[in-house]
Amino acid sequence: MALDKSFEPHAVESRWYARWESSGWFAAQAKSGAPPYCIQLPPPNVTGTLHMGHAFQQTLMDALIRYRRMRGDNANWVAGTDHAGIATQIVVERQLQEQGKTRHQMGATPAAARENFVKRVWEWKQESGATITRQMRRLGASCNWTFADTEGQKAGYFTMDAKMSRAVVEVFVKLHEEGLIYRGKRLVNWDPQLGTAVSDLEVDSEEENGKIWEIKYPGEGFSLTVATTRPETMLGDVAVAVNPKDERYAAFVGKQVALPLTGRKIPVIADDYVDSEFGTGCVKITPAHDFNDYAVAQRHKLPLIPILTLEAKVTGGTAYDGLDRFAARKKVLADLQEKNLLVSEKPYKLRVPRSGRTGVIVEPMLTDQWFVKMDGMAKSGLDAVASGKVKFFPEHWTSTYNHWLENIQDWCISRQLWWGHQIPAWYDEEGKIYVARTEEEAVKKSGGKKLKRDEDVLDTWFSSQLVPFSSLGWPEKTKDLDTFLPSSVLVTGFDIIFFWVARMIMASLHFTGKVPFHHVYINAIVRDAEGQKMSKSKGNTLDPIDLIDGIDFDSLLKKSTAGLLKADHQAKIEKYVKSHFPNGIPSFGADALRFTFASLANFSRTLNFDLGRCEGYRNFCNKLWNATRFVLMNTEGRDCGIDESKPVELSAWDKWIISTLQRTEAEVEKGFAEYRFDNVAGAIYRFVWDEYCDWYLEIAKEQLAKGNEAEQRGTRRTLVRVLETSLRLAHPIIPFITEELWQDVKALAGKSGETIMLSPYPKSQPEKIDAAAEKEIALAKEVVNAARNLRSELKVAPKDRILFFMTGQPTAGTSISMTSLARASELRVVDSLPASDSPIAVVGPHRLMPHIEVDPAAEKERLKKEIARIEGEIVKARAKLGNASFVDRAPAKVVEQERARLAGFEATLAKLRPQLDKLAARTAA
RNA sequence: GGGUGGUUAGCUCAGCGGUAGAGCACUGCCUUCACACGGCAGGGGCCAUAGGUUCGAUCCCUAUACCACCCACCA
Repeated sequence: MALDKSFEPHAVESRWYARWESSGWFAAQAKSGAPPYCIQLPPPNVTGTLHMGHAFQQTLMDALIRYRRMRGDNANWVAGTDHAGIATQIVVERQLQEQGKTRHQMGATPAAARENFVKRVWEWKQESGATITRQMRRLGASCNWTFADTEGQKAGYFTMDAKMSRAVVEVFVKLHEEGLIYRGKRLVNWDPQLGTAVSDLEVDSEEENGKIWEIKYPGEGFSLTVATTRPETMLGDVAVAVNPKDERYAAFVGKQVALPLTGRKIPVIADDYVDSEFGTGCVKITPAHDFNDYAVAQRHKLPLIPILTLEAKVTGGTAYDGLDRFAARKKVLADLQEKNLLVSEKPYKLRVPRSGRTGVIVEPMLTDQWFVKMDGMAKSGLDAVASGKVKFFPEHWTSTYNHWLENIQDWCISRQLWWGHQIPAWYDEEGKIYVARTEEEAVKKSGGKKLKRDEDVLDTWFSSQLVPFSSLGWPEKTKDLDTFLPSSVLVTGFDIIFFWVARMIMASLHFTGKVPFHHVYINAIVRDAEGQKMSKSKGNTLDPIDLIDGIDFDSLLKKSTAGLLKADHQAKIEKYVKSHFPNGIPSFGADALRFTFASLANFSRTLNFDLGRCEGYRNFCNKLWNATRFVLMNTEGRDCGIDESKPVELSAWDKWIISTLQRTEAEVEKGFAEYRFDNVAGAIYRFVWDEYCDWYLEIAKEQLAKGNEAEQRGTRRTLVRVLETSLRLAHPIIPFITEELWQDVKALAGKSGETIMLSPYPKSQPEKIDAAAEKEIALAKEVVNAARNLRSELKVAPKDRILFFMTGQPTAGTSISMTSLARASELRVVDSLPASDSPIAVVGPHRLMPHIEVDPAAEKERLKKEIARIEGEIVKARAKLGNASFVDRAPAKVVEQERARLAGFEATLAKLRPQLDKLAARTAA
């Protein structure tokens, strides 16, 4: 079959993915004795779309899984999607909002509203749930889609499907039985917009410009001035605290002050928490709405006075009741001002805690919540990494992990949401708690009482942390659990080391006694080409699908600015798009995108995505395509010496490319073992382009044209075999193009099989490393390079063939490359070079001279420059060798190398100098 | 306040105790029968700064500067 002149990815990609999947080739190949290799996909949000971060990490996972599958491992890439409690609920609530509705208006009773809302979310999930898995398919991800696929949608598990939910309940009940889950009234981070508690991790504190106020609290015969950034919370103050060592205030400790605006009397207390140096040295204590104050109040047995409702409106029987917290602040300040109690107002930079999801300011709120005790599990989590059972790549992430676990707080797992796993706890009328797997079981436990179920749901991460074993069938004792737990490697971003990685390690150890995975590869964060974070508001996001398919400028602009209403913002984004993508984005294809990701996957923590490189790797795909085209043109229908029925003769160049291939294979193997995908991609790139295409194919042309039959067979066999192996070698990174080309090449190379993805992965064969051939070709390349350099400097037109004189007997490898690559009309071997003004190159044992008329003046200049360069090198080398301590202490090998270098330079110089003298004498005369 | 990573060619990044590398960009020549998404040749770097270890440092150590990011309760 004749190939097109250039590689067009589209048709190839869709055709092959469908074939791979429908053939069941992604499923784990349960061969007897094959070592298991398992990767758990970090389950994407079921209603999400693929972004660059996904595409990056999935490319790496796919490369690993394809590599191990080809190596014959029992490879299983377990996939699934996450119900993503808060995120998904927000999306659906926004849809309702557009219709002017809230979730509470979804039914006549609260229960009906909830039921209808949850139904609505399920519908949305059915609708949009396929998007991200479809996009993953575009990328070529060879997930085992039918594994743990209880919903029959070929998307793996869903964290809220029946099987996964059962594991969640089981874990909750067990932890409760063990006393590791408890319920209690605690101060928690509260998102007033969502109306739910969130965990510490879901709160982001950033420095913002705010104000700090000083307020006077009058006492009997004295007054204290406190500093605060949140004046409205004074309504809930229960004390003013000073440092016990602060002499300024020692006399007032134990006395009372009147809380302004309410007149309530509160004590002055002494506590170490107060820093005398900061502000006035007096701190108002609001235990119901501040974590520090809460701790102080506990120490001093002070009451808690909540003054905010769950919607963050003032309550508690003051004149401020019903005001929003920010409105209350304004009024409190105005009233203080009026009463002359406001001492000062200054600008102040403070860290504002905001909810990660909604961005609203989080309010510490005293509520009933469920918690998981973390200290014991944290200890085993630390041990697992310290003992090396779990290893981080790059290693330095270990300290981040350790630091968090060493300072871990109990985990608030209850969320006041409707979308998620409802907590399996029931209450009787007295409020007694019954935790059970089912309502029947709870009723039984209670002795037949009428019970009401806890309305809260669990934090999404509570179910995600179980994935490594729940996806394998736990709590059943399944064969899959035996085989695939621990999985081999987890590939994920550093941003979820705490949320997910650490919790999986703890949960897995606790419930299965095994670590969830052996290796954790922390991938870099994808940034734009300038190293800026990709974000919608900057307009610098890239859609991986656009990189695969291409997108024109107008569509890209429309997409980038869609939904952003502010005009100045829109202008900013337009500017960005115009300056970066004036012509839109061309179609690169999935292979090029994947190759780019692999090439940029070093151990640094950021990946600056460079379109230029993506284009370069698209060119690489095209190069591979055309190299194959060339090979097919020269081998199809001809004897490639595969059956070995006829004699086959291999040249030094043939042996050299085979030898180099072995080294490349070894490099690739090392790269995969170390998760250095950049090295894998680099090795493949250099071998295919620099060695195979730039050198070997060119030589092959000559060998095919001039060789005898056995030599031609040898060349054809080498061409085909090396190409076929290269395709297999590259398949894990660029699966589509390699599959397509392999179909045409396999038979010529004597291979069979339906698909490249199940063909064996190339393994370096040390016996095929041929040092002699490598040495011979290294010299041949040097001679060719010298000849090309001479031609270029002498401005010989590329098409012109010229005669070269050379001293020393050339090898066959050198001879053939001179007449082909250096376009010599003839390589004439002489004992001494003829007298000429022509420049001479010294290469190893040879001296090389083109037979050509040269301009003596120009040649003189060239010689002078060259001599100066060599003299410089000689000075450096002599100095080094003249240094006694270098000769004495440096390894003999290094000294020897230096001597050889010097000798080489001196020999060259000895040839060049007379040459220059001669020219100088002539031009002078 | 604590911690982590980075600083190498115009840009994005490799390298790493013993002659500085790649891709893109740039310059010159070439529409040569696989490929102009190409070929050949070339220009461009006191490897952030200052000390130290070493026969020898871009590489190891110690400081400093700058840039990122993470963690932390100073009102």
